[in-house]
This record gives sequence, structure tokens and C-alpha cells, in this order.
Amino acid sequence: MATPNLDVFQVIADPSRRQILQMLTKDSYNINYIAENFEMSRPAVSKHISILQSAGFITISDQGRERYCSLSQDGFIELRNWIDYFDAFWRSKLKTLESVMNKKSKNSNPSKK
Amino acid sequence: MATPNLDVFQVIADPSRRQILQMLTKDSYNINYIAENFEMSRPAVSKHISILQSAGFITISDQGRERYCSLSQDGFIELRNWIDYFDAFWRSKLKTLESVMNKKSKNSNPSKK
DNA sequence: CATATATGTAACTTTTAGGTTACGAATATA
DNA sequence: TATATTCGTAACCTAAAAGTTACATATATG
Repeated sequence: MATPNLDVFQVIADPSRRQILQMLTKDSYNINYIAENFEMSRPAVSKHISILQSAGFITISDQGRERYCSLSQDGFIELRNWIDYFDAFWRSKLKTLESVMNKKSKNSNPSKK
Repeated sequence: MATPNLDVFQVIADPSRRQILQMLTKDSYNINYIAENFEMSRPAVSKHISILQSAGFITISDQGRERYCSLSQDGFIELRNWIDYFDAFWRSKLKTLESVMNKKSKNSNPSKK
């Protein structure tokens, strides 16, 4: 199973991978345990894990023949940065709207003259 | 071109669609104008626009034969909610770490007795 | 009215993500 | 040492996203 190199957006596009991330908010689990909680085969889950790791969403620590997976912040940060960019857009848009509103209220209420 | 119904994660997984969203932070544009800024054919862009709209990332206002696209907050909010969930995870993890550190420093420094 | 422009959509092809089974390597255990 | 367990990977198949071209429709414009 060749593991394609996907960016963070493509990585979280898959529902199974998002579900794995959800699982890992509870605890660290080895790969077989994670696979037991999915309908698909173990190699399929193994591939998802590999993809999650290379995109920086999880880290893996080897303990004997087992490999324990934990969440890693890196991938999430990259996503958050993208979202934040658009958040800034909305905020500046709101600000523009407010200043337009202020101007209008001034014009519609010319107290002097 | 059948437009598949994709969730917000799948929608932003495509680089071209993210690029379109970036464009729309500058201004509103009609579909042909957007298409001119891409290598791919106009119908391909048209399909991306349709996907972005049905996922709540953009709104479209008809003006005669033209259709102007603007950013819509809905899709972004859905994404942000997902990220926020994991942000809460990191914060609580940090908190746990802090309390562990506090306990340790207490134990390693038994001032009384 | 005739023509140009903006757009949607149907039909089709190609690429690839995501799944499978089969196998091998490394480690734990009896 | 023999066996069971954990995991990775190669080879392969399938479904669907993402692109294309061709065509139809609606609106603007001369």
C-alpha cells in the first residue's frame, strides 16, 4: 500500500482519519487496537495512521512490537493558520460595515446647520 | 458535470477551491473572471464554484447573465468548530501537565517535617 | 433581429485515493 | 525453540473526484 503524500487539508478530508483523531483525544492506542474499532482491514487503518503521521497530526512511539499513537499539534496548527486568515477577513469586513453605518447615521442626522 | 455533494473537509481539500476562496478575500468576481485566473477550463471552475456554494463557503448573486461570487461564513464556521474541539483538547492537556508539575515540585520540596 | 457573452450541464476519460489479500519481518511468549 | 502477535508493504482492484469537449440556454448589445 503506497502512502501518498497529502497536505493537511487532504488528510482531514477522510472521515476515517478524522475518527482516528477523535479516538486519540481519549488516550494513546496502538495500531491494532485502533484497527479493531473500524470496519476496514488493519492495513487500511495502518495506511491512514501513516498519512496522519506524515502530515503532523499524530506521533508514534515504538514500544516493543507495538506502536502507540498520540495526537500531535503540528497539523492542527497548520489548519488553524488557514482558518485564521479568513477570520481576519471577516473581522475587517465587519469593521468596514461598522464605519459605513456610522457615516450613514451621521448623514441622516445632520444635527448642525 | 455532476457536482458531488461534499462535506466541508472534502471541499477545502482541493487546492483550486482554496485558491478561489483566497481570490474572493479581495473582491467579488463573476465566474468567468475567476476561470480566467486558472489553467483549467471554465466548466471545471464552474463546478468548483458550485461545490463551494453548496458547502456554504460562498454565496452567488445573479446580475443579469453574470453570477457574482462572495465569501460566506457558514462553511468556515463548521471547520472552525472542528478545530476548536481539538484546541480544547490541547488546552486541557496543558492544564493537566501544569498540575502534575505543581505536584512534583511540592514532593521534591517537602519544606515541613 | 442577429450576434456576442456568461453560464450550466451532459457525456466521457483519466487519475488516484482508499480499499482488499497475501506475505514477510520483528518481537513477545509458551 | 516453536508459536503467536504486531506491524509494514507489495500487488492489485474499484469508485469517484476532477478534468475535458460539446452543446444548450439566457441575457446583453449592435
